[in-house]
Amino acid sequence: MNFQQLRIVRETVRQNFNLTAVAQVLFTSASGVSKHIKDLENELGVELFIRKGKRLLALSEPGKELLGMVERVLLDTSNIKRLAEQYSQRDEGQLSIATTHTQARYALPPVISRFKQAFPKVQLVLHQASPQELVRLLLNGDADIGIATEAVAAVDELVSFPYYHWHHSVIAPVDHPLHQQTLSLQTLANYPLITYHQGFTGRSEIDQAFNAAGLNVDIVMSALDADVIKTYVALGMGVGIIAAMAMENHHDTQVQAIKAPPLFAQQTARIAIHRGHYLRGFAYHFIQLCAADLSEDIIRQQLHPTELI
Amino acid sequence: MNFQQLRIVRETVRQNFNLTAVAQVLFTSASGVSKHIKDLENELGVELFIRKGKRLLALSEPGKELLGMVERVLLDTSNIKRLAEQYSQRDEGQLSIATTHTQARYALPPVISRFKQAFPKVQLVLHQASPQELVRLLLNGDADIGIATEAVAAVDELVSFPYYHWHHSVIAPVDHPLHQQTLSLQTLANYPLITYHQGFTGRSEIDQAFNAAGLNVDIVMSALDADVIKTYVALGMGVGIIAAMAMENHHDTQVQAIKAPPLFAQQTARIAIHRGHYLRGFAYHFIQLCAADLSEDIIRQQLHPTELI
DNA sequence: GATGCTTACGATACCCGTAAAGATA
DNA sequence: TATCTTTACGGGTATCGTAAGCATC
Repeated sequence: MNFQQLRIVRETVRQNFNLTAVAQVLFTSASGVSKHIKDLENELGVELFIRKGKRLLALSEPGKELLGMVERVLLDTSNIKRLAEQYSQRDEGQLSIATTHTQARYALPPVISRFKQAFPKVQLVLHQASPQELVRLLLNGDADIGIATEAVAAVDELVSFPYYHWHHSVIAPVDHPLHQQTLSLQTLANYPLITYHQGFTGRSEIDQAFNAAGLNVDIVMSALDADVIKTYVALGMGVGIIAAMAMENHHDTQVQAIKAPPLFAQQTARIAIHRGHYLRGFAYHFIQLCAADLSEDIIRQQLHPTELI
Repeated sequence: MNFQQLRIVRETVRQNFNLTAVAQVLFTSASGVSKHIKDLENELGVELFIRKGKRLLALSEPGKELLGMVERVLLDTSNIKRLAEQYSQRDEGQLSIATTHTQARYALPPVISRFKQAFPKVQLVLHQASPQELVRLLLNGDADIGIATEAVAAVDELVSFPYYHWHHSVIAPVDHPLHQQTLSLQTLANYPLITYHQGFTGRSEIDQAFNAAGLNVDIVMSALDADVIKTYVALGMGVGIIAAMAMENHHDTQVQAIKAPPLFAQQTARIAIHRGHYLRGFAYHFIQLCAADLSEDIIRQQLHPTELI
């Protein structure tokens, strides 16, 4: 048994049992992949995969049980490597952050610029992704930190902490009649609406609020990010509902937020980490730049619950 | 990085940084051990050991942190192997039980004979050991199950379950005057005593009881097991204090237990397992033969707390 | 016929152990 | 001096990739 064999087993599942794809992802040959799987199965005396002829179809029962252990081993070895980097190059290395457009565009810029000042040698990788993709990146170990409002709190394998709270704002062209009216869900429902895609930036909360009020709304368009939404609102296609911070500190001349108390429930952007993932020292600093009360100790306690010190 | 390197790191600590000993234990050459350590340190870019000249003295800071991860990796790989055996040879294999003399001699025989009937092909290895040694065997992965009254409950890395409760008995030669007296700590303290070694079979409870009563006692001899104690009690060297089950079902003609309510607090023999250690199916059966209410589900829950099913 | 898996085989790198030299107590 | 660690070096093995053959869709 060796690490390459374990990597291959894990990647075979991730690549839907296509060994050619596995070989490409792991930068090796298909023949080697094939042989490694055979060798491991021989050594363990168990068939890890269900086959149909030569093709692999799925994990066998023992294969399923094994996969969990394999993933733990590989998680630990990646932790070992990061731990070593932490000591060999304390303030150098890579920090990989997976986040949504909203956070990357409106919440993170000040954090990131302060972080870069503190750790100029750390290479920042910003994966922009959907909340679902972001979860996958964290679970695969391809990202150290995930930041999003959606999805992350519901995944057991992730630890997450509140980052900040925010509300949705309603925006309309500067000359729109809504600016003169008292804003309510009812009045809003009279206009065609433009807002986020399903699963993005609190969209579910918006739907729920209208549903609860028994209102049918006409969402003429949905987009991934506030910039796109603002563009189409400016064109007069409808009234926009976007995250409030997407309007702050911006001098949009064509559209304007409607001044009114929030119509939709408070949202919480969260910072998420894969349970058991070893974080470099500067990663803890990054998190503390986001939320000053999240100290390294507090995070570690949640991340590595079995550590007893 | 490979498994052999990790094994060597772990074993180096266990062998007090004597690489020659490491090589012997791992059945390889000292030169290989030396090179593997160098290679790993090079790859990680960190010195894992503190050296004085050529000799290794201790773990460095990163080495200490690394060790925990290394041990998890090796624990998981041994779990992988056992899991594979579980499927490839369901009712064959090895079950390694570490236990004290008292349990091996008086409590386990019926359990073991029933187990052997149920799993004739399983090779039973009975490590007889002191409670401290028993803990080490469990933590090293050299034993699957530990059974003892002492020590195991105090170790965080072990999960333990109550097996059965027992009391100490006072024994004396058949013609001893104590048989006619009312038994109390005071009367007992008038005689020279023979009992277990420190750290064995509830000895600490005995000391504590006399201390609490403000009594000074003359322990003329201490031994590891009840058989030895009984022998010297029969010779008239003193009054014995042994585990009650060491007198049951035995036709000792020269010594006899004194009929009286128990003088010392109740003791609990416990079944202990290393947290995270994968147990074969028959190991769960063994435990259930000891204590019928300890089902596989209940034990698994404690052993692998992170599993979410 | 296109894609995917396996076998054969040669080149390379890796791992191990012996022997000898160098450090340390 | 005895014990321990490291370096040098040779033999063996494992791993990898190319190429070709074969199965599957």
